[in-house]
Amino acid sequence: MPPKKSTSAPLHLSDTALELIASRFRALSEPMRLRLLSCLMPGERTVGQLVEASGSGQANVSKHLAVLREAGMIGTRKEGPSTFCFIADPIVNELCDMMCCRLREEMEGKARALTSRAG
Amino acid sequence: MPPKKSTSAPLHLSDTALELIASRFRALSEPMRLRLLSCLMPGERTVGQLVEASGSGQANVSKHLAVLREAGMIGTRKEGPSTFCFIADPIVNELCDMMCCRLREEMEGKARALTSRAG
DNA sequence: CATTTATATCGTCATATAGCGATAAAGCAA
DNA sequence: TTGCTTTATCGCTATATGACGATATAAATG
Repeated sequence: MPPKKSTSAPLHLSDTALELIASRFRALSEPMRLRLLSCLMPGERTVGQLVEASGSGQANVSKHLAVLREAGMIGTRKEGPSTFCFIADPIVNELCDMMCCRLREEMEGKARALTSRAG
Repeated sequence: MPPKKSTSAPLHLSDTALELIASRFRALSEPMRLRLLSCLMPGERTVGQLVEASGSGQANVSKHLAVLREAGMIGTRKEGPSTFCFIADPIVNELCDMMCCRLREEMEGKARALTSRAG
């Protein structure tokens, strides 16, 4: 292994690896990007359709799509004047499903706590 | 590669839900927080131990731990003057493992592409 | 070539936050 | 009480980035 400099951490993950992992999670850390991914889950959509569905501006949607594309989470293909976007990494569905399930569990737990015996 | 059919449910998520999911991913979007979680994976650690292991300042570590605690990913317990931290949500391990595996696959793919015949 | 459509990029502003030093708060020892 | 340890919080600066408007690029159309 190259003389990879580690701060002093007894970790198996290098600084570079942590940066890469963090950047992937960062791509999923904005509601607008999650909304775009949600719109893409049933199948591919054009940028224009995403603009309409998301209710945001075209420039903003384009920039968020660029972030998702750089993170490797979506792919694009051009067809005539339009650009179709599609989820390119199945990890997106898994990650979001996991997070949704976990949140639902927590919400239901809190709801029970509130409805059962609200002090 | 053509777009892949999703097996996910046609989830239409509210703004509140998207915000919640995004905030969870945002907690994982910083290398320092991932490092702290990595330090906690073998077992609980005090804040001081995490400060030493992470190589960052005490104030910074404390703030990052607060973010992780608010996201429900770690828990804390006080023992004397020390605060012990531990991973409170098993989803952390799953998410990080998934992301690591995916990144390793991509890296190896790119490495092969570079070593095979770099024009 | 000019125009329309579809998308990307740029400039700017406002906000969020990472990192740092100083300090406060809480517990323990003498 | 004082002093030490441990952790949390405050104030600050620098940077990153989301949202928006304007503009640029590219393809299709007339």
